[in-house]
Amino acid sequence: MTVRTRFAPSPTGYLHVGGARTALFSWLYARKHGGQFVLRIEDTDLERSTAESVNAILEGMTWMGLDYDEGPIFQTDRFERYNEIIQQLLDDGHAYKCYCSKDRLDELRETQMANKVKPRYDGHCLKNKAEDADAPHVIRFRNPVGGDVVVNDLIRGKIAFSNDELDDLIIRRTDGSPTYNLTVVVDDMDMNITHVIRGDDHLNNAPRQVNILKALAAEPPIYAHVPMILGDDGSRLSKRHGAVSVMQYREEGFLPEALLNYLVRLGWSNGDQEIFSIDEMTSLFDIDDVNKAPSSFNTEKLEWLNQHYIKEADPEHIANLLAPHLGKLGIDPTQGPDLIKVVEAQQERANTLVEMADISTFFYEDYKEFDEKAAKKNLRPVAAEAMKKIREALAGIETWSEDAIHSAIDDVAAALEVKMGKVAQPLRVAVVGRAASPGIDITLFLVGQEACLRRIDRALAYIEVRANETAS
RNA sequence: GUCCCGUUCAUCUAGAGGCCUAGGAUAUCGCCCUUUCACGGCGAGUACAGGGGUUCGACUCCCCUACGGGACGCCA
Repeated sequence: MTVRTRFAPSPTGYLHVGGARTALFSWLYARKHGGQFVLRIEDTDLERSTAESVNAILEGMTWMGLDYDEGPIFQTDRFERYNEIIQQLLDDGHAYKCYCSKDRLDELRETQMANKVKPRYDGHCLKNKAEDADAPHVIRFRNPVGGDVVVNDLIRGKIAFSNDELDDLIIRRTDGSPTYNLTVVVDDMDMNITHVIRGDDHLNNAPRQVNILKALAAEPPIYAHVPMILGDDGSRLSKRHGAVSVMQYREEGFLPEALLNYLVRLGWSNGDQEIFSIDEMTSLFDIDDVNKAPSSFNTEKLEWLNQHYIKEADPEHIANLLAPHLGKLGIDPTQGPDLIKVVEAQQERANTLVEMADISTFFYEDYKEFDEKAAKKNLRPVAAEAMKKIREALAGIETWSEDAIHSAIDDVAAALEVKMGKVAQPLRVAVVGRAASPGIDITLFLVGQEACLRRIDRALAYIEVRANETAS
């Protein structure tokens, strides 16, 4: 048996991390077993499905590298097939027409809730024949009465549901469109899906689907309901928790490999291992090892992984990804030092590409103003002498190189009989405008001789103003 | 309310009856390295929801309670 899994999102929004993880698990499972992975768009809700959402989902899948062997298959293209099955169900007595108004159903629901019972359809139209068979109606699946339905779940084991808890669900709306529980069953059956891996918000749908499958004399697939992802506060993940859209993580400077690695470890583990390449995930992943309990999304750990992958990546690759982020800050990285060199200098210092762009602007343009704290601490009148000396030394360098810069700083420190830090730190603030930067040599080198001298002059002017202020 | 699922450090998790004085990772806090910030190294604190069983022995098995989540749509 060839393993066939699917990811079946409804196009009513962007691809969020919960869906992305489900997709990842399904994808990994198919890849691990040399099977196929199908992408199916569940767009039967004509009102809420949008083309933008379809694009957003496709874009997210592509960015994450979750390629599919079949699809995207759109359910709206398969209405004919669903109707065929519905007719079959009707003919076999497994379904019936229901003419109940929404008002009646709402009322029914309310009374049931008030009586503290589970809201269910009361089978009114099964007992009473309508006078006009062609009047507007929906079609309901006739759920078996009595007995249990057993859902065999790879993650949770056998779960029994009493048929009496289930009601006769609508499989076709008044407008003629089929509903989720019907389409999912027909598709999984037609597409020979062997393993249905999905969020456990679908766990309660499973028994209904098994019943429909039985009515169709079809074998149910193997189910695996993965627990949901919660926000960092333990509540259901929502926009309120920050980025939940996969594409937003890209915008915020995350690498897909970091997100993938983070997601695979959410609810799944392989001993103590934290870092997984795609190949490792593929070979090690197993549904059996997925946890039953829901987990909370923790951005800090994602950031750690992101930093890890930024650190490990090829600088050129990072440079390509970083360029657009610099662009957003109004910087053209082709005008200035080699971006790859900048990346090499910053690689260990950023959690995200956005952060890296932010701490790299001074390589390309003069800072707007000094970081107040850093200036206050380092650009003091006592630093003026060293600053002047170092300016002179730097100005005298003929071939601008890290070595030459290093020697210049060394010499000044030696001449003044102070530690290197006494010279380097004020110099750093003078050149980059803030307290932190990569090593002083590489920083000055990449900033360039001319810009360095210009900025040192600016710092000296700042110190002078300050000295006068203190004096008066 | 009814049904379903779940519960190990703040967070992600290891743990398949004795290996557990419960391990790792992130975060936090120290120390070291150091020209800053990072990186790296070393170290610290923090958890088996509670109560009953079963057993020579329970984080591991069973039951109850509490808490959390999900479902109850002419949404998926």
